[in-house]
Amino acid sequence: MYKVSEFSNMTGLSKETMRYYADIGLLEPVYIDPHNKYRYYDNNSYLVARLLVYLRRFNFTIQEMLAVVNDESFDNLERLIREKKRNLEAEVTRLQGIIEEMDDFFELGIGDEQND
Amino acid sequence: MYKVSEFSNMTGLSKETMRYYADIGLLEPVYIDPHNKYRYYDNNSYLVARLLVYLRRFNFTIQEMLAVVNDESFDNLERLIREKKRNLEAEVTRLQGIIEEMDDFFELGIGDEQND
DNA sequence: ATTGACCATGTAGTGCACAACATCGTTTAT
DNA sequence: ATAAACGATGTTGTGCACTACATGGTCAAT
Repeated sequence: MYKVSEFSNMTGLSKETMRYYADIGLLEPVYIDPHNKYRYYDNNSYLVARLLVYLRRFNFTIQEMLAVVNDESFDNLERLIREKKRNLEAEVTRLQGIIEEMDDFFELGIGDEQND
Repeated sequence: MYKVSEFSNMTGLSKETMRYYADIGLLEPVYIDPHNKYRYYDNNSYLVARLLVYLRRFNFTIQEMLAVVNDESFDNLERLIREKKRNLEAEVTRLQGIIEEMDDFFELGIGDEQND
């Protein structure tokens, strides 16, 4: 059982982020001391937290992460990641298109030619 | 001389965007009727607006666009676009790295192996 | 007993680039 | 003359995912 600071150091998620994730039901403490309300996390929390760190890097939104953790069997995880991967690939294509437009911009010198 | 609606249709920038750009000094009307405060744009405004539409697509922030238009000679335009291009290329690299991580994730099945 | 580190809660703020809304005056067409 | 369309201004809201701040209780070590 880990207190927030220790758990925060283990996962790389800030204490504030932990509170936020608890509030929205993304990763809730496994135990709350009824006396002082201290929130505790365990090794299973740690596995979930590691998953969330991955998903966050994968550009998952909070809603999407909720969809993952609310599906206890994690059946949809692979499907969602594949979908995200396609999104990222589309984004790469988009950015590459813009990069090409930049090259065109230099070649054609748009915007400063027939001025006035 | 064009009124906002006409100019908006010409440029693809919404009327609200035009007002916003005027407020922050990014693209101000060339003339304001002192009687009714109607704001007018001209052909030179149109060239600037076209440039802004490009820069926006190039992922320029408002601050960066301000830096461009505040440099009357546009001397820094090429330098800034090249810098933006490098940023975009770095972003493409980053996204491709994440895509690879996703593939690793599938191969290694991180996060769901030694559960409990 | 005291002090400093730790924890909790509630609320507000951040950044970006507008979009939306309410309210008012003006122009244009009939 | 009238009514729709257009324009202006000021203010608030949007989305996302936190971050920051103020305040107060609790714990650990001396």
